[in-house]
Amino acid sequence: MLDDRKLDVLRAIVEDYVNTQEPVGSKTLVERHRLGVSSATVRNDMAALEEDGYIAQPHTSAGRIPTDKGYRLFVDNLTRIKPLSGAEKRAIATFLEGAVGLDDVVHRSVRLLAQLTRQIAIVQYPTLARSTVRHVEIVTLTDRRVLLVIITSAGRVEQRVVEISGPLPEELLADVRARLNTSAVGQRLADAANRVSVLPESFHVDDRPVVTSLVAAFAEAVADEHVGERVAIGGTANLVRFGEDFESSMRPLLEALEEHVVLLRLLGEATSPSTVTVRIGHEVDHESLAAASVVTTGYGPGEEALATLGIVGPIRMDYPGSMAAVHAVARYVSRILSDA
Amino acid sequence: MLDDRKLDVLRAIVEDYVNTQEPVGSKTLVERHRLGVSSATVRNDMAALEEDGYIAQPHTSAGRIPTDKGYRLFVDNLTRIKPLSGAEKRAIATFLEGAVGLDDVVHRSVRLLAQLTRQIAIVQYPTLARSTVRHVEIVTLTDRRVLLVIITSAGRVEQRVVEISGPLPEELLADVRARLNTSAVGQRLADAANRVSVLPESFHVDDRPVVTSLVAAFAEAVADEHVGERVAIGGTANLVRFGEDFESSMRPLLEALEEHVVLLRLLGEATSPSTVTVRIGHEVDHESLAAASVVTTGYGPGEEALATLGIVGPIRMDYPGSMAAVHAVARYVSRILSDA
DNA sequence: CTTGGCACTCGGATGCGCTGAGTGCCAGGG
DNA sequence: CCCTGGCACTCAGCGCATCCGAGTGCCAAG
Repeated sequence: MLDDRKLDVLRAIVEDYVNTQEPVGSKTLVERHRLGVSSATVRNDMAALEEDGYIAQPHTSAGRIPTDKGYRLFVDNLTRIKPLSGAEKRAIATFLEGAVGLDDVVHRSVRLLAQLTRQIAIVQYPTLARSTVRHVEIVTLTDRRVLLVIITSAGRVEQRVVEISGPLPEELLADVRARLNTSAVGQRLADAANRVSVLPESFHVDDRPVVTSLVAAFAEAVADEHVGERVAIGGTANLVRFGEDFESSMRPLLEALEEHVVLLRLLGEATSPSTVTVRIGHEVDHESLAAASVVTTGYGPGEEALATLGIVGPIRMDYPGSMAAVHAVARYVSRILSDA
Repeated sequence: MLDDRKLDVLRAIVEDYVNTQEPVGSKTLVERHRLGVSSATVRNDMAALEEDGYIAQPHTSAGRIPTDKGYRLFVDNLTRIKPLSGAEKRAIATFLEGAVGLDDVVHRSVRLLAQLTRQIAIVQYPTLARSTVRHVEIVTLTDRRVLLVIITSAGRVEQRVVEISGPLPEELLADVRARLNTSAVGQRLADAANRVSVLPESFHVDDRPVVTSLVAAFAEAVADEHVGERVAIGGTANLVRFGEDFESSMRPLLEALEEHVVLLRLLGEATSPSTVTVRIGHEVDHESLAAASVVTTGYGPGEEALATLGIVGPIRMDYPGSMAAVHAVARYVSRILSDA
């Protein structure tokens, strides 16, 4: 059904359309690409491609534009991730190298991705659930308030102010701190919460209320999805290049992008750092983003993915380029994280 | 020169223009407002106002729109901050009440401000420089790496990974931790850095390198402006309502908003929580924002302002409403912070 | 000083015809 | 059987002329 030349034509259409943003006709196509056949032949191929739903005409007597299905075929079969230039690689390396702390790494990654792809970039903070506890600290603030600080293996610091029923003597504090650490350090967060939950029993009856509050706060800090799954977003300026009709298309998009819950759904399940996921148009399960595509991949120290990062852009985007950038940034960030 | 009626006319023009976004003419003006005079009279007043530079016509035979100078007069003399509705007040209170930790407070404030004003909201994190040290913690990560955590009075946690030349024995660590805390706790950050800087001398010669690294990291964490002055931004979705011509006006605006340095300049010097600062059009000292206005105020526990928050919007904005919202949110945030 | 009246301006909406890129189809040739 | 040049047809976008009405400035009378 689809011989090689038809696939070539489809590829040419996608590439041209992504460049020019305009429907591409048979004549301009043969002019710009060395297809080796006449425009009439291309027209026939186009008719076939349209028949099969890979391309469409916005209106009669206009050029063709790729459909979602067409892009899908293009991404799956007609392109390999194109390697970044040396300059780009160096830019990534030096830009990320200077990062201080997890927050900084995430923010730099977002800006980097946005600049490289000229799309909207989204980076999820390393998920708490998969990382382990590195240290637990308790700090007295006032008589009735202590600050609980949890440091995770991803370098992330989670903090909670805890109200307690009465003053916490120094010795008890030291004891609780020590036991919390013995139980929790090295454990995955979920496991740590479990192990810690039995701690109050081992304390003197008088001390249990305080310890219980602390343990509860620990569990809450560790379990809380909303706090636990944060995302950074950047490159919103690039949004302007997306839509010409903007009351209809940009508004909901911008609104969606402010909802971090939506962003998390967009990023989806973390995949291994070596695979790049592409969702095109309707494949993105969010109505107001039906006119957008999402390119994501997982990242994290080692091979397992702690979190996801990626970009959102118009369906007509440079997929090979975006995929390459996402892939590269994920790799560099992963490396930085495993160093830290 | 400007009698009361002329001022009434100016006020009416500003209000109408803000509502309708269209140049307002003499006839529609007398229809919509009870000015008690005929359109011809209003026309004469308008001519006078234009003469003095408070209003202008986009083109001959069109209505008038306020100039920056006109808005300035309006804001200064023709309006008082209008009180928020009870419902709005309650919304603010409940929305901010549920916040957990400083990060959460800041993020909630941004969203709240954006929703209330339907503009772009900016909230600066409490500046480190003005807050004091509450606690310093040192955590061993590996033989050659420790994590330095500084908790400030504003509830903010600053962290730095420090490379050290060799392993740090437990007793030394405890000693350093204790002395760091004695020197720094309760001090303003800048002072703390100074006092801490002499610490290495009091240690045994062998231990000094390690202590010096830690002290340096402390100073860096405290001094670093870029890390120290962070801002959160939200409500970018409202940007769509700003400009009809958007390649020219929105693009630079969005770009400026991504530059946190620019945002900090926009927010400007923190003012007392009781005064609301309004900068209109050209008064905003950033070229790409010449078509925007900024409404800001300071906030912080107690009377002194730790940081600034505010909104950015089109010059034609509802100043009384925006000022009220900014004022109210700042007050509530301040209260929350002094509780925490 | 205010007001009704009047002539004038001009941006924006409406309507119309032309143009050219693009299409589908067909008959002839390798 | 597939490719190709040719041809008639379509139609979005443009340039241009026209019209409309909100808005203005000015003036003479109250």
